[in-house]
Amino acid sequence: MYDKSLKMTISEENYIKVIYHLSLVSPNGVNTNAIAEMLDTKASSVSDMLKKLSEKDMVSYQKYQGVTLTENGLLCAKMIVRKHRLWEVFLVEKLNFSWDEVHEIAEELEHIKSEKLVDKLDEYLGFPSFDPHGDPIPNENGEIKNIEKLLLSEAEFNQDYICVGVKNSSVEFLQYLDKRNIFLGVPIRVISSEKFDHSFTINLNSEIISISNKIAENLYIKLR
Amino acid sequence: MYDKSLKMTISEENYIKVIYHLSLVSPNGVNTNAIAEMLDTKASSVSDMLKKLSEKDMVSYQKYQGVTLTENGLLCAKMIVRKHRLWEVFLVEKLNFSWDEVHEIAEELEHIKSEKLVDKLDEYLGFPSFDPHGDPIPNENGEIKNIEKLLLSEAEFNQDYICVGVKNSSVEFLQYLDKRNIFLGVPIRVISSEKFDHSFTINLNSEIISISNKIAENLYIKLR
DNA sequence: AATAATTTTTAGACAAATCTAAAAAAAAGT
DNA sequence: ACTTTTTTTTAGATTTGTCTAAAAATTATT
Repeated sequence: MYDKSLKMTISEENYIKVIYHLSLVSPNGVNTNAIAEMLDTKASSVSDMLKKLSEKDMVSYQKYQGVTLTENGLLCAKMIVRKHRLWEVFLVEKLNFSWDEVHEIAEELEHIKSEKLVDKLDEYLGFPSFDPHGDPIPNENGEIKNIEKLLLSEAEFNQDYICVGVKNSSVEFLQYLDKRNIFLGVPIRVISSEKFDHSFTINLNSEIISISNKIAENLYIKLR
Repeated sequence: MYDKSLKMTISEENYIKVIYHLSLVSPNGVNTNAIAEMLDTKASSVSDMLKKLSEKDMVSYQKYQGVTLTENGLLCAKMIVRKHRLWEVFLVEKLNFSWDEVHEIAEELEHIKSEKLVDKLDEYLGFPSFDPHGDPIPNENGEIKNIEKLLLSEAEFNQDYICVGVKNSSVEFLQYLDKRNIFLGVPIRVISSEKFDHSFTINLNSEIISISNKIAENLYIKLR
């Protein structure tokens, strides 16, 4: 467990979380500007905060060289992500929110401190491994169960897949998926693709429909 | 509904909440020092904040004259109390926390903004009227259902009562009540009182026990 | 390799919420 | 009614997290 005596502010936690998400794409160091953009703030503010997080041993930071999470920072980030995703499950499964409504609320709930609360919530929800968008939920030790998933745009033709996640979880995309009757767990089979616009014709739950390339590049599927 | 466009900081909400609780005892104006003590801060900080809250039309404040909540402030306070108490019910009823553990966590949860979340939580919990300590939960309009309760120390002898609340909800008191098998809903009949130390002999759930005056002055009961 | 463009950091300022110390007002005691 | 005490407010400083503008370092371009 990381050093819990170091109490993190909400702002610090948000930085750690953003660095974590960016690290998954840029494991060799996250750029100041990228962090600033994600947090809707200025690069100068990020510089200041990185100095502070570095002193707390949450990030490893050399001026001008980008930043990576320390062991402390990584575990801290995973605990925030764990809380965020568990609360999302709670909101959808127990309070009947739809999957496009929960991110914003979970952004607040993820900063509630009590570790006992998180673990009891986890138990209450039946130790879920994935959140309502198909993203994995770290367990109490920060371990993440990953599945071999691929983008719908990379699927083989005439294979049986099921939808297991979304790459983009914006409200607009999720609501659009609702309209098209696309949800996690729905069976999908790719029938053909179109040279012209790279759209796809798919068999979705026994209905033949056409989906844009943009959709296909933001839907995760796995073999079933 | 009060002006929701006025976004309140957590600090402002904590002041409003404390002023609300103190107003119940001092309806003609709450003292600066009393607020400072409840919030574990200095009177000078309170003065500054009162100016700010007054500009936001949450309190009515004349220098040196004490402070009262405006209509806005009262509704805001009730919504915070509503959230606090609903989350306490959730923690006890759904996550199996004990009644002495929930106050601290609810202090954080009460600041989560989403109104939809509160109302859905309320529904999920079955629209409870009282929290785990017997305190009333304001409904979505801020209305509070009050019952005629009295302190055990004020009870008549040989009347049938049940325990309906605690006046003091400190961890120590609640844990002591657990040890003495005193909980909400338990039947109580006062048999006698002792001149010497003002202690009471009571029939608690068919057991004859003795309780101190301090306990009797912090337990609410009602006729059954 | 020199210059231009971009990225990042520093320096200085600001708002929010707090503090200490001192001043002002109100309340209490004689 | 006049002190004394208590309460409350003001003034000025501090911390956190932010900003703008300018300087410095890095990267890209010729």
